[in-house]
Amino acid sequence: MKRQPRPLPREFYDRHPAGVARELLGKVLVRKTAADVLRGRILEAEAYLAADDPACHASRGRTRKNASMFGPPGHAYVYPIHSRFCFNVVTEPEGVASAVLIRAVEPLAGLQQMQNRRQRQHVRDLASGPARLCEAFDIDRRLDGWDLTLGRQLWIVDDGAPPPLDESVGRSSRIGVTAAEHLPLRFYIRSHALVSGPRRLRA
DNA sequence: CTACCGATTGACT
DNA sequence: GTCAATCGGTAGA
Repeated sequence: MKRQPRPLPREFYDRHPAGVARELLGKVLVRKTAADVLRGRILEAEAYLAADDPACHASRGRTRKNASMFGPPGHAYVYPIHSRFCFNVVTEPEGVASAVLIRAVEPLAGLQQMQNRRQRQHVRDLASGPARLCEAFDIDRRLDGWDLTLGRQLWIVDDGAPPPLDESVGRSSRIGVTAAEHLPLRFYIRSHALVSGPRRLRA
């Protein structure tokens, strides 16, 4: 029986969020609950910077909501928006508040459970979009601050699949942000049907 | 306490 | 393509 890949180590996350966002493409998000194991390949991620980035939730200092972003790298930052949730991984050393938002994954395992949670049948509707992904993977505020290196409940692995080549990785401005619109901090698998966002940013 | 608003989504033209 | 629902977090009185 094949050994399960280990969670990405803390060092993976301990660097600039743009590098983490790019390197997370092709990695596999794993969610284990009492009942299910869900897996999805990361297709799209956005970096939020600790400095000179007004779109970053930490740009105006520490609050109760963004506290986990100021914590050590390799933990989750889960926040609510519009009655939904978005999932980030915390990057850079403790005290440096930066993160990477996971915007879309390709469902690999647990499709049935995702369909049930999302109340949608089509794969396109399961985990394309940050809040859809959270609903499909049963991620909410309970997992804010969760340590992603433990290999329990929620973590990320390299399953050995070849990483995407540079020419297959697209880069664009971040979706939905009203501040710092020009920064090209969104990374995604080019032409993958399950990437979220408007068509003009997908090519 | 009230007022405002968003790293969204789904329904609709 | 457009648009409104929705509510926790934050700022300000």
